[in-house]
Amino acid sequence: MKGRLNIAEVARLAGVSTATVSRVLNGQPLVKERTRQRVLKVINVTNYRVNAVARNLRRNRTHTIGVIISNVLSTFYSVIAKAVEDVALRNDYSMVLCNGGDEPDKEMQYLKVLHENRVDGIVLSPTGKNNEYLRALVSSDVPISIIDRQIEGIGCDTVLVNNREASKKAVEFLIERGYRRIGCIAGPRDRRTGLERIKGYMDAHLKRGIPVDEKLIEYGDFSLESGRENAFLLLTNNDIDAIYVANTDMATGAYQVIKERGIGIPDEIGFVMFDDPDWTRLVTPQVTAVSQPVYTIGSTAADLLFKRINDRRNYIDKEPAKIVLQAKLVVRGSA
Amino acid sequence: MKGRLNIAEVARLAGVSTATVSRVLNGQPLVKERTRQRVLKVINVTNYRVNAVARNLRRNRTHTIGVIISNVLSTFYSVIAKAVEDVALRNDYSMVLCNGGDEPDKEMQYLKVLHENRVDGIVLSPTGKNNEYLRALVSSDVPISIIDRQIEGIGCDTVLVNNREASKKAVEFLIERGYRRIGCIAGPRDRRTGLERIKGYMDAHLKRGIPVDEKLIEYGDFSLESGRENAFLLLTNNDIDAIYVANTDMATGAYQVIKERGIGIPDEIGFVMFDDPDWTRLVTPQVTAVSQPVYTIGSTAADLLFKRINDRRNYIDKEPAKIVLQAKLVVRGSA
DNA sequence: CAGTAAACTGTAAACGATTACATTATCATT
DNA sequence: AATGATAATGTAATCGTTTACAGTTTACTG
Repeated sequence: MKGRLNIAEVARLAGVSTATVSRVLNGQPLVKERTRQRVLKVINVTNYRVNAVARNLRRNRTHTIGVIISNVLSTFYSVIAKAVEDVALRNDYSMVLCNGGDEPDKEMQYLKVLHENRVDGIVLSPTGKNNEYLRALVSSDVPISIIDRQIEGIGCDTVLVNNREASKKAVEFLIERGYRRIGCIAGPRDRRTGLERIKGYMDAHLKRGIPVDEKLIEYGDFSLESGRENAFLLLTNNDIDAIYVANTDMATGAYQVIKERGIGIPDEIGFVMFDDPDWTRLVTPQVTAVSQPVYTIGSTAADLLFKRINDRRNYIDKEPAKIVLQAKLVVRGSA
Repeated sequence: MKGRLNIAEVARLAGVSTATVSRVLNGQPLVKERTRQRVLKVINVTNYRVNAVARNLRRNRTHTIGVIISNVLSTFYSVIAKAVEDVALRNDYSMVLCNGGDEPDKEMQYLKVLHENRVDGIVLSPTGKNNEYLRALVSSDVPISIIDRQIEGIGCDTVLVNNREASKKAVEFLIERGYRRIGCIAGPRDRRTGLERIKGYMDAHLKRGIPVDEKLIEYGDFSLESGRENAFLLLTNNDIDAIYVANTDMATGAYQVIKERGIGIPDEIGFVMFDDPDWTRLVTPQVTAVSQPVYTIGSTAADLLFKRINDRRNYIDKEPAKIVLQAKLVVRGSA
């Protein structure tokens, strides 16, 4: 293989022009069958593959979307990634996956990379700190679908979950069961999901006329480790009869601590969590949990994105969609 | 924004040539400070971002690697993905993630897409069915790092785990503890990991002089559902005193069934699994499991890849590396 | 101040495809 | 055989960069 293998080389070998090879590659009808066969043969023999970089440059389209999520390791986001990929595949698109890690700088960096690489669209679970750049992206015509957070004054389709109401229901359920001192391991106040779930916790108390004791709320960062630490704090300093944890990872940590201390669920302490990973059904008793339609969140966001991508003309300036999906409380034995 | 925003437009606005803008973009030293400032200002004001597609075409390098794994949803592969991404990031590379789903056709399709997009390298957990195409890729100079399976006659770096030995240790442990009729939920025989782990099961029996009863082995497909089905079969038709499951997902399913039937672990049945997901430490008793250095598998494969990418000259034709990492048995309370 | 080296900047040719437009082949019709 | 319509093919511009090379300033030396 001396001369590099490009469309010109294939054309030369087949004794035709580059235009004809291109037409064959793209399945255009205006090629005589005999010629087509000849070209295809050369392609097969040489193992030629079109250079998508050149094609993308010329076409001004990359057939690629970008996805920025916080963390592939969390079940929530890996399901989202899978959902988006499924939709992308169905649309003949590839996907570039980026772990934003909830760090604004990393998010910014990835946004720039995706922009530079001229992806045709982006699915984003945003930190909320790079809104100006997002605006610039949107106004330079890159459609963006946003997950899990609303960003004002920006023309992006948005897919949300009724975090606050679902959270409220979960805590109400605990109150109904007679629990009164409900410890809460909350997410960070500066993240929408964190904030909303805390508000739900308060809503429930308000509705039932039970005063909220601020000491029963500990704020974590959604990580397993912070779940452990805060469970430790709650169990040590307070006399609580139930514990409500605001996401999977912190719940995993908190559950570990409860187990390690040999505290009985639900006799000694009630346990309810937001999110519903596999293990909630493996432990005894099974865990009462708020289950989000995770896959649907991802696929819906991706569907909205492709509507804009495939229908650019009609969708430009179109009112952005805002879809709120419902999370539901699944009652099992832990409270 | 009328005229499109390219390097020529920036050059025009800054009153310089495209070459100069390019030099500024690439941080080359041969630009007078005053000119640099002028160009940077224009770039800032216009929000210009270099078109990486054009750049890649010209440079014949994409600064992107592809990763093909079976399934982002499985912890194993999402950790691999994270590891590879971390390494990529450290090398200033982006990553395209593909779910091969263990289907040869899908794998082939993705290999083609990655090839067409001229990724600079690929990390692959292969099905083993597309070896000819892999060979073609390698010979057209795309470095590939292979995970979890060895492919003969192909110049790829390979990262493996001592599946057979670790599996043997786990089963030996059961035998030592006095278990004699050890049911096994194995992986598919046509996948290397599946086969190796079964061989380990047999090795252990052989070593201890215990005959292998073929009826105690059920072959699944590594999915949760098949774990359930096969656990059901084993528990119904046989009189087993322990159960050994060959991966996370099947173990999850099998564990569910055992719990549902109210069978006591470890009194009524011993339970040991290959892989060590979070939940092994959440259930009571904690599960004895074979723990693989998953992150290291991914990062090692990626490191090898980047060695080749960054050092193309020296590595071409270099003897491919083969690294075997050690999985270890972690003894807890389930057997 | 001329001469020269060094620093800076510009021109234009790649990279590998697509595609508007021009050109040539084919074939039925008269 | 000439005509015209249509099908098939080719030519060359284009997408937005980078970079070899050439050309221009600048700064310094004697």
